Amino acid sequence: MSTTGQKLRELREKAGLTLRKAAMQADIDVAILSKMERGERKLTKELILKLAKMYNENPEKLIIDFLSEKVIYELKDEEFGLKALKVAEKQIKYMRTNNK
Amino acid sequence: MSTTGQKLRELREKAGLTLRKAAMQADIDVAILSKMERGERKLTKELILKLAKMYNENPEKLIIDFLSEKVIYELKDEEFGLKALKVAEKQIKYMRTNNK
DNA sequence: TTTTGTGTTGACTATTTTTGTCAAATTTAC
DNA sequence: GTAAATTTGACAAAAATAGTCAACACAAAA
Repeated sequence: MSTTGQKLRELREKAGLTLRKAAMQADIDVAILSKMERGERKLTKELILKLAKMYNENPEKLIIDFLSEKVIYELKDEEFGLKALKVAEKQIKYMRTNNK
Repeated sequence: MSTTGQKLRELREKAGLTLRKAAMQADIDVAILSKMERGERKLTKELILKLAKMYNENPEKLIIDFLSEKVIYELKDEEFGLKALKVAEKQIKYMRTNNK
């Protein structure tokens, strides 16, 4: 399984951009982008959207992976992680049908 | 839906403990426990376990609710929140069967 | 009406985590 | 070997989190 950072790196390379150029265009420090692509710093939703646009990529899949990584990070070592996911899912579905 | 904090308050009252006594026994400041029960400060897993023990309550349900609240907090306003949950679930299941 | 018990609030400090910046070091491609 | 590209680590700045304390509000009891 490749991480969101890794996917962003692949997309950047496919778009023919160097780290420097991409970082400059996205208006962040090159060191930070380097670390983000390698999972050493946390990604943000805003940056992912910006990069997706730069790379002409539909952001949906990237965002979904990004969010699920955050969830996994919180639950991976939790004995009741899966049960918690089920409860969260039910709750969110409920919130969606009953607007809020 | 009542929050984990609210449940902890109910359990404390059922156990006949005042805020001050419970906080003292759990070795935290009374202000913090007050705020945690009312959702003004974040709960921690460790404290929940300690309180559950003090109140003679099985901690499983409390922990599951606590974890799911954290997940919901991250995803509630996300368009792709539910999809992210599905991905996370699949991933965690995979991790469990293939031991990491 | 004063005292006592209980919970709440806000101001303040301390600590930890996150974020940003930069330059040097390393790696890669030519 | 040189130049371009990436990685690394040290450091500072800023933000988020956690802990401490005293004062406040309220109700019930004395």
